[in-house]
Amino acid sequence: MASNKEKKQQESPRLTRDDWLDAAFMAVVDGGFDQARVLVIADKLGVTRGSFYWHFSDHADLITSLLKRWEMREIELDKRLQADNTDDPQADIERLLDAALAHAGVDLENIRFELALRGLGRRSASVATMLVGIDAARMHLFEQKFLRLTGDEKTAGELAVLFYLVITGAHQALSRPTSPPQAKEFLKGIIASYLIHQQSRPGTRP
Amino acid sequence: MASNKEKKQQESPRLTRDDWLDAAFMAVVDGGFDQARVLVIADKLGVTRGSFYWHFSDHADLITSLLKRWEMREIELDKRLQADNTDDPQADIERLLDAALAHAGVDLENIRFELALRGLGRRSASVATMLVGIDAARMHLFEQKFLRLTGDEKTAGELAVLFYLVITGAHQALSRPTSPPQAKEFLKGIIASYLIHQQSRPGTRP
DNA sequence: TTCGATCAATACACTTGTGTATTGATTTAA
DNA sequence: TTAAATCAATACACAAGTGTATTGATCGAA
Repeated sequence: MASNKEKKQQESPRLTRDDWLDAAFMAVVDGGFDQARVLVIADKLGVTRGSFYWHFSDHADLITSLLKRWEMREIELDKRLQADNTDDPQADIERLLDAALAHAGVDLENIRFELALRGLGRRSASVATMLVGIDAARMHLFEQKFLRLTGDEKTAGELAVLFYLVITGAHQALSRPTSPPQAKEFLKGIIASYLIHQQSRPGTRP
Repeated sequence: MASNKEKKQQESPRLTRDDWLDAAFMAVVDGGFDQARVLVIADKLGVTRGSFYWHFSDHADLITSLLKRWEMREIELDKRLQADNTDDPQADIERLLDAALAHAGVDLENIRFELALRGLGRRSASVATMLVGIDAARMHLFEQKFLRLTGDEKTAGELAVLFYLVITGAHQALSRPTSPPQAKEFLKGIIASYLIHQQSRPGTRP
């Protein structure tokens, strides 16, 4: 078996820094950060490491760039979701749930990347700090959404915590290679039923 | 800096296979399976690799033994929890929640090990299969407990799913080095309030 | 067209990790 | 006490990974 240098090579023989980041992202998705080695990624891109050390100063440069890019995109996503409010708070949270599980359409890759990232955060203080920031932003987002639904700050806070836990758990469940395609809809149904539909604003109850 | 060969050495200069498994366990807890290297563990134990290759045939032997030991202990724990029924199903589930978060007292180590294991399961088919088995057993346990609480199979199944998701999410949250000590009680309170106390058997409602 | 800038390949030195074979030291039991 | 069994150290070969320095190829603009 030769190295898999088919796709990228013939369409654009020269690589950009972003091409390397994309390949590194997929390497993390497949094998975690420990498996995102320069040599392996180079082979996957169909080049030697000579290219890598032109685009990056060293391996740490690759990883930190990858993390920064992920963080920026997460912050962007958070902004979009923050602004995504209609006059139907229940539907808003359902879309939020959808985004949290489907993760803006890119699905499994992002979920697996984030799980690997949380693994890294368990042994890197700087990564842990970044994740704390991202989680705080998400938590704030959840609280706002649930406040519009329930009208009560305490309940909204508790539901936001539950929502966070449930989403994180669902990520684990959905990240398995054996996870069936309908699993996402199944989980969404249960989560929506217990955490969203049962929790409408007191005055709005039928 | 010399290698840290203080504790174990003076109290028992000869090592057993289990000593190596314990050290490997801690290595996984600290750095994941990719960091559980023979050389590193040997150094942590204060010996050279000469000892390792007497107790184990190779690195794979160490890992598979570690996984089998974990699996056996999980099955044992499942049996104990299965038999832990009183006439108060609500209290039973609260103890279950306690066990799931405190993980039989060993706490953080087990949680972090399992998270690392799930990471490994994302790239090893055999590990994934093992985890599917463990999860199925846990799911069955949850369903039984909730059936005793609600008396309704459908509701019990849904609550079991939610319970599984929430527990898994809580493991992520609690696995952080920065997670405060009171976090566990905080999460337990919210989970119990929404998933256990609100869901009593219809005929039993006050 | 040609010349500098950009990107990739190659060769080298170094580190870290595995695994084997052999030797050495300590228990344990006869 | 001695001899075998048990455990650990050492030395070697090998593979895989990083990083540097140099050379080679190709693209773009003057």
